[in-house]
Amino acid sequence: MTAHRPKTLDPTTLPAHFDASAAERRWGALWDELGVYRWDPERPREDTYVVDTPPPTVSGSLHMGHVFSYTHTDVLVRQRRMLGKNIFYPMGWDDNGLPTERRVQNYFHVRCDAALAYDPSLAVTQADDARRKGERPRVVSRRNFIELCHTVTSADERAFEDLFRRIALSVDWSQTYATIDDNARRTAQASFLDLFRKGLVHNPEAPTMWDVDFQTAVAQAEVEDRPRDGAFHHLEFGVEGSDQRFTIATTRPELLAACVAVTAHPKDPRYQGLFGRRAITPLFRAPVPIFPSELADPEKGTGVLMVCTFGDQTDVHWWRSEGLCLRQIIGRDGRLVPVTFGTEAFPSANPEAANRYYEQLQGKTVASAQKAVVELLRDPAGSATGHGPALVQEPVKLQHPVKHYEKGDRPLEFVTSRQWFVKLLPQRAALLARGDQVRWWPDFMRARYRNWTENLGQDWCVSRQRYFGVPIPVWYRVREDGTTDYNSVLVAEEHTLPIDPMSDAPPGYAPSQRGAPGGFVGDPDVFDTWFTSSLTPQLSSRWATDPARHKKLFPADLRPQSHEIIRTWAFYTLAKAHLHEGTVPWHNVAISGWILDPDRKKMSKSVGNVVTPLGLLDSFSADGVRYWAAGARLGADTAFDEKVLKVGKRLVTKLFNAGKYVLSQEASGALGPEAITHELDRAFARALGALVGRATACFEGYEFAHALLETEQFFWSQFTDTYLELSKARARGDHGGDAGRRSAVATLRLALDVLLRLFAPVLPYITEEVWSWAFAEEKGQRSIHRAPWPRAEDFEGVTAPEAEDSLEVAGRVMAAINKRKSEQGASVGRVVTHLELTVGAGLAAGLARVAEDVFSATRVQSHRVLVSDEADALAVTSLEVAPKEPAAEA
RNA sequence: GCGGGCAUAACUCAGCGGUAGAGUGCCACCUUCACACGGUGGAAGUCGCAGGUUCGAAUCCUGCUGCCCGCACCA
Repeated sequence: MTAHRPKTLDPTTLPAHFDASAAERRWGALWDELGVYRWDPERPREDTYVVDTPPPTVSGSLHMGHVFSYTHTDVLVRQRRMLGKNIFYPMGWDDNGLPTERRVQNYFHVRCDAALAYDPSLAVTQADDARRKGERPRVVSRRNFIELCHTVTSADERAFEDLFRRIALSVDWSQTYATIDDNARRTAQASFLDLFRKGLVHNPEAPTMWDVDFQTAVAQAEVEDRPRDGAFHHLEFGVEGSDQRFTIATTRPELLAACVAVTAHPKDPRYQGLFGRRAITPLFRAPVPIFPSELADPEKGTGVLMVCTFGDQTDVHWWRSEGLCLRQIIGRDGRLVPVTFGTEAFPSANPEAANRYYEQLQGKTVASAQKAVVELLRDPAGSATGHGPALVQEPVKLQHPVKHYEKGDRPLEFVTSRQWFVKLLPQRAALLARGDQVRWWPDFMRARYRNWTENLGQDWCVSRQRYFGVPIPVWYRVREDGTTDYNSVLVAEEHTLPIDPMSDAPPGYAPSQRGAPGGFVGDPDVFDTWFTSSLTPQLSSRWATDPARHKKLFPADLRPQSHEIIRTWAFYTLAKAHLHEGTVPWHNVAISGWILDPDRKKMSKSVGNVVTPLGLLDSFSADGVRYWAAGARLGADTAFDEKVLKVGKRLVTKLFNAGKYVLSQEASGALGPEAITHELDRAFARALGALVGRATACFEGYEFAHALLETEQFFWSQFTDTYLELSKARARGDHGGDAGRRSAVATLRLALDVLLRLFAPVLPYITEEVWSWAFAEEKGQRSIHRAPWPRAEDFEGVTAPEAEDSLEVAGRVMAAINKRKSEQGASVGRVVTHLELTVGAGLAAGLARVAEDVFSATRVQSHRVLVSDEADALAVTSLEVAPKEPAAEA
């Protein structure tokens, strides 16, 4: 660092109060101008610290949860930047997906049809209410729809960027991406092609979890259990060729027509005679096989159950393992599709009756079909056995967990359709190992990942029947008879990416061959948004287009995220890096907790307990808000408490005032560490050096909250309350001579310099403000955020104190005197004409080293120290205060 | 059912084997020349419960209770 002449401030040139919002504008502009947060592509990988920033969903609202977790990342990043790291801290926008689709549909009153051709001259405007009600939505092509999505999301992105800039995220704003931009589409499609070539994806026709409202397939990770009211319906089945009968229990009687088998536990004595025979279903009189299965629980229901295609995951399992037939009666819209009994697919002992019953069900939703079928089952004529109604007793109500799409309202159905899957099940062990190769902060979050990965039940379904997403870059050959051969997949060529198979033709085909016999059709589906989001490290590293850059930025160092998306974002990102490059995508995962409302409920939009950040930023300043966020440990859920913001704001003010005081102290000569010669100052410098060590260790362990706590405690109690008061008289020149004064001022400056840098990651604005008054010029570093993190070299040349406890002794004696003054109703500033102290011998010796500072700070004019036998004694035996001074003359 | 986290002063949180801590709030006092967005002092807790290990436990172990979360179950 270049040594400049110390600059002394004239405090009258500074404002009386800190104007936070003006400072926020001023320093934000300077950081941009100086490029303080810019990544330097020339520096080597080992100097670089790469962040895989979470791209926020831009169609969502801004809330304190964003401020909270993004501040955590920023604090870690800023400290590492000060350690000299070349920071790569990009920002992404997650605009791909359903939330944006919904917003665009409403905003422009449009619907998407992937089959339509792109209209380059399409012009739509925001739909007003009349049009919204009156007209049909305008149908637009997928490419047009995507363009509209861009229009809407670019406005949302600005709102997020404004907030993120205001809270001073030290993002390199020249490194931004969106999960639907060209690079993202190219990268996601390249990812698919790589998996395709490696044989890691396939597109079977298979039962898949399906949301009947959004009408799309969904993956296991997007499914959540919700408790739902249901009922056991006891239905009597017959046995083919006998008068035997048995009763199954089901919560889904509406699937009776889809019944393909009956099963019970092989050891269940009640059903021993049935295995290998065929059961006859009520109403539809379908003969279905009865087979034993270990998966049937004799304790549940009646111990015997019907297998349908498909009521749940276990049905899918049995369908596969037993080679059962497929009777899909639930359509993609969640209604019962038309079927005909008496056919090969739907056999019946009485087709006429079966069709008559089924006619009353088809076209109905699952819920109303259930009501209707229960009524039919009450009719004795529908019995499979002739023993009265098939519904043998009234339904027994129960509550049971039912799978729902996380964004949906109605239960998921299993619908057979052709979908693309990434084969993850064979990778389970490898993915568990990858999870152990990254460090989780806090470590217990690893258990969440392990839990999920161990229980992975399905391959990853990555195709979605939606519009605003990345198209799957494949076509299928059309046979000469005009039907599509989905097993004949034509994939895009890498150099043509990104492509849209609905408007681009596959290699070797002419656009005119679309849909023609011998031609091709494009896959109309898009990828699961996680298919793209799981590539965020590769999006920012430009994996698809810039191998040299990718090598410098991948794997990343830090993935910050929240814990509810460990099973999705963290899991899929690990999976992609593993499948593509056989590596981890990052070395560290930092998991932020949740913000809870004062009733300890999670803050969420749906609950309506969300606190929005903008008002709080106005009231408590960005630094104050950051102080609150940085005070929470990683992984710990924290109740939102405005009091903490208030404390942050107070800390900012105190720094402003302390800075003003320190920099306005004058002394002659050089003010480097070698000027620190006085015992009190040396002891203080020693304590400060110890603080630096502790704070640095905290940051190494991702414990920024603890580093802040330690720094704040030291600043407040050791620095402003103790050292600053004890050294005041000497800094003013009241005693100690030039050397004493110089020593005090040098210490004050060292303290301010070091403390500002320790606070800088958390409080970027106030620290920059105070830094700018003198240190920016003196140290030749215009921004504190590029200044080096405090270290041992800052203290080189300071001689060790004679006694380790000099600061503590001085502080204790000062406190004892102040306490006595307070008890006598005198102000701390009152002059003490005579003081008598009784102290232990050790303390007396210690006090002697700092006596002048202590008695000047407490304004003691004369004193006597009595030595007590008690080693640790410290008592003010008598204290006489001077009469109150008359008000200062004008 | 399996797994994880949390439980410390009225509130928000530190402490995680050696005599209970901070800030806020509360009470009293103090215009003290960086700061009343301040200062000084004070009151305030059988550290969820019950056992155990230890010379010594808020801290380690076991069990329990409460709150929160993940996974599974879903006939």
